[in-house]
Amino acid sequence: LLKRRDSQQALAIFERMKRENCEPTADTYTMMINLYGKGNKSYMALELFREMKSRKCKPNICTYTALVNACARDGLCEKAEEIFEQLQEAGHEPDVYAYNALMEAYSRAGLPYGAAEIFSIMENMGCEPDRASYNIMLDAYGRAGLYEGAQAVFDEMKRLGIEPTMKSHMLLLLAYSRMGNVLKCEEIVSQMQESGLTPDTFVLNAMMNLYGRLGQFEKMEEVLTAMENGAFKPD
RNA sequence: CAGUCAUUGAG
Repeated sequence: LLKRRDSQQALAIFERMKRENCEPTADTYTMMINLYGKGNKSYMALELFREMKSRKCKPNICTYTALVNACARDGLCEKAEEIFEQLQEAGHEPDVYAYNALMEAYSRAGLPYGAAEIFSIMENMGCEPDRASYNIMLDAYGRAGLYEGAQAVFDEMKRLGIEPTMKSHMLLLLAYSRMGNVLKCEEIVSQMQESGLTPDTFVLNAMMNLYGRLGQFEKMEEVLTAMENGAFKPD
């Protein structure tokens, strides 16, 4: 019933549930918080959380994670930490999702070292970082302009036998593009192809923006036509 | 697959 991916619908149903004195369940709240979080309405998410507690509805670990994430998107790093603590006080062992969400908060706040710290805490807790963890670290370094750090994370992934995902490549690409290092960017794109990944519109858009910023309009046209051709014919 | 990761977007 609530599996709608549609925020408008979800909201309407949610309101109706309350009107009809039907207590929303923890799962319902989690979904709603998640919804607000993704829609950059961290504020509403936090408010919902308060409402939830005042109704004596017990938040579970997913609820907290969703909330941390909501804060992360808004760069409310301190709020995120606060919630993370609440999570622990509630007797939950933070899992990889929770850590990742928290790292995301630091990353967005422009604190790559904070993120790195969490990364190592996570390892010390015997919690295996997953692909998302690495991607977030990549992003954290990339945003801060620490391309060396980003590159290190990327290499580390490969060393561990984790195939970098499309996102990983994108993030690394962006790290270099912020430095205006076009050559490196082009290199990465070809590396991607060698790994058997097809540059998608995400990548092409990123390249377009890069060239645009640098005023390399000829390159832009090349990319454009590549896009139009549906590109990458095997031969 | 209840919760975590990617590009751009003039207030």
